Amino acid sequence: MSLPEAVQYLPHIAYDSVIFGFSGEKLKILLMEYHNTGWFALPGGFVKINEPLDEAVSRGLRERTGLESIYLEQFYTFGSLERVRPEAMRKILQAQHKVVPEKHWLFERFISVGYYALIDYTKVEPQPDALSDSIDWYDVDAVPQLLFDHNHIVEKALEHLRTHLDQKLLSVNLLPERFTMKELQQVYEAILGEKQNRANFQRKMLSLGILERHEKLYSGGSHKAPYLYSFIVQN
Amino acid sequence: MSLPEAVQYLPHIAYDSVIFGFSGEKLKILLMEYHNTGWFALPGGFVKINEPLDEAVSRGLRERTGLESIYLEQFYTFGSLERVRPEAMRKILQAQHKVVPEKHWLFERFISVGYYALIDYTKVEPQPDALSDSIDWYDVDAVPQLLFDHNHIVEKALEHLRTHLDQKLLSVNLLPERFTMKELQQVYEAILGEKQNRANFQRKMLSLGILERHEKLYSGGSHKAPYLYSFIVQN
DNA sequence: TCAAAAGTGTTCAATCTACACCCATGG
DNA sequence: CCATGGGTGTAGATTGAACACTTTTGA
Repeated sequence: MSLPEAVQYLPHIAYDSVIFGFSGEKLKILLMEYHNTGWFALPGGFVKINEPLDEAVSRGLRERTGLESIYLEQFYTFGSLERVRPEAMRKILQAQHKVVPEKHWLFERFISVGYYALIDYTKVEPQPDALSDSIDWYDVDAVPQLLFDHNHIVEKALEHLRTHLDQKLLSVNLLPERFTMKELQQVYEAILGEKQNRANFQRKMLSLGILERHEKLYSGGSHKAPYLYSFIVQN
Repeated sequence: MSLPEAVQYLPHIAYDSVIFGFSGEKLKILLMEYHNTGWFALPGGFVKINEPLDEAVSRGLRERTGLESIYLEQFYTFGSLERVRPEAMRKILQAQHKVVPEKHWLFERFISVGYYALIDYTKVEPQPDALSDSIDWYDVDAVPQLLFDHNHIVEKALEHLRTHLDQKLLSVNLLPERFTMKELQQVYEAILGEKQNRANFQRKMLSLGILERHEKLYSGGSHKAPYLYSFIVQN
């Protein structure tokens, strides 16, 4: 894998993605660690000259997670000057390549479009890219210090996710195709960061009319078997 | 006024602004008409090399409306390929300048960040820029056909404005400093596109705790004088 | 037959909606 | 003293939160 070439990308434009996954208990996000620096950052990328923005983000996610057709939502575009940190970028390149030119397109200012994704944690084997030596899951309530304004970006993503949770059936990709009501509730609780009342949660979800009920799941537990549900995919 | 020079702006990045105003009855937006083409478009602009994105948009608005410190909200970033319409841009330049070079930075692809603003309709004398020969108010429910994807951008802005109306005290800049409850209600009705119940609207607004009541306004009408209100500006 | 988890019912309070009523004002 | 618009009161419906009760399952 080689470094990205300037010529094929739109200059000054990047995207950063906050990739949420659900472990069965906690909400997590994918973070990269750069070679030999101890620095963490969000996975991001650049947009090709003749590539739609949305497609660029999908491509990046595909490369890093191997997943096709995942839920993606754009939430904000970051364009302040505090974002500009050429020295940091220089150190990242230096940590990997002995010779770094005085000028490099990665040292320029970038305006970055923020996206978040919701994916099935269990289906992913995260792939590091050329600049990072590891990529891994971290609890959203224990995110380390990140480069640039990436902590701020994570905050904004979480806020957006929380306030739009009901309207869209966001949880689609955080769970397997079929799931129990308890699992769905755990997803909500992990995202909102607070316990929900079981009985009321069930009623509320069913009243939304977005769930289809299937046969019961005999879990082997010594208790009543729960129904399985799936989301009704509309148009 | 001269054409924008490529060198001072970030390439491939633009913003488009949907500027809402309230006439006392209807919600309106500002649209530009290009010289000798009959084409309409949203007012937009570019970001200088060392300028924060937000500041670039404020600057553009200041130049076009003369207003300082107005409510601005970023709502979406548009990056599809359907946006790219070099022929249209060429015609716009041709309509004004006899000689147009084969290549020009304005013919390149742009990713555009959408913002909307809420301003006091009565305080503005819209200023056309170098490319447009007029800029004027149009009813939101009678927007003409616009260039590029600008009709789509207006749709998105309206949708965002409607769904976030309660949370933020958005109406701040659509009305004069002090206003009656009836005026505020008219703003809401114009934005939401539906009548509100007078009594309940009053209670709801007061319960939000964001309004300060002032002395009564003796309007001269033969009826009870209404109170004046202003928004309480917090932190 | 017991414990645990799932599904459903019930109650009470808070909120929303519609409409009624009274008040201030100028003609 | 009447018409008009503004402010507040109230009954009924709707929604939401808390908690109780019943059912199913394997041990």
